[in-house]
Amino acid sequence: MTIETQAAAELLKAFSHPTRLAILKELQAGPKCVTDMEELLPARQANISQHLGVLRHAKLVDYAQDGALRCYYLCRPNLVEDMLKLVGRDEPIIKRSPEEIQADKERLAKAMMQQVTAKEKKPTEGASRRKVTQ
Amino acid sequence: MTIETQAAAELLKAFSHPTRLAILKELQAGPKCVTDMEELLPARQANISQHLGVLRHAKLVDYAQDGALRCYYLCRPNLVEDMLKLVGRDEPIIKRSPEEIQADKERLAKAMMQQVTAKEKKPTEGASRRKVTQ
DNA sequence: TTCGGATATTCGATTATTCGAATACAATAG
DNA sequence: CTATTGTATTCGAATAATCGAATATCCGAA
Repeated sequence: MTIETQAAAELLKAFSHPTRLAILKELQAGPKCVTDMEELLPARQANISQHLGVLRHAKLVDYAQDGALRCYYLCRPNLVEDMLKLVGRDEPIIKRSPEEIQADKERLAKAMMQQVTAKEKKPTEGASRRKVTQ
Repeated sequence: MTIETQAAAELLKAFSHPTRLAILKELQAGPKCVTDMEELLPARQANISQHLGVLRHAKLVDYAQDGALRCYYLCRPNLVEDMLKLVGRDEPIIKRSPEEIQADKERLAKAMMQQVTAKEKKPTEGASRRKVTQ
């Protein structure tokens, strides 16, 4: 489990709340302060502020102070845009047959075997000790 | 808060755990059964099974039964691939000055104003009534 | 049929997330 | 200064996520 994986999971956690997604969507249209968002979202001021804290911590938003107001904006707009696009997309869900899977596993096993024999001259017992149902 | 936003947040929640990300990464290389993953991940069998349950519920993986084994595979491989790429990417974090933000808000306000005056005859109720800080 | 290996589920304890209420803080006007 | 408005933080309760241990199930072999 690498550090990058942990970081990626944390980033995704910041995204994975409906109110936070809604905030990000609003900010795509332009910078807004908390009061603006209060009118646009079904959430109270404190709660919006809390979610903004999470987004700020994840470095997805930042703010510029304008008098008493804090104008929030996306500080990684492309990441946010691509993420919102991605989760909105609907890829057809594929169903694979046991035979396809089997073929895939064999192909993978063969590739591994080749890699092993290329390095060492000894054809070692590979990763999958599965018997092949033919 | 739309239904799609809720669905998107749920999907993201399924992604947002390091072990689940690691599972998805492993499955990118090819189908695997739980025992295979046990060797590759720092997690116990029951826990991996639990995470696979979450991923299955999110329609990110499915399995094909092969005897006593269940061969798991990605059932939306492109979504997974793009997601893993996206969270791995590092976009530079931008910092915007109050002046830029101000300009942006004015531009947005102007666009809204124009939209309103253009529709003047059709009272399609709905937009915001925010005052613009000048 | 029983056995053993592979996987799933249930249970309970621990920790994390979420929300509203209340409060604190910060900037500006008067 | 005080009052007001905008925003953040703290606190506590409710809910949800997470994990390991134990157990259940499912399948193929003997």
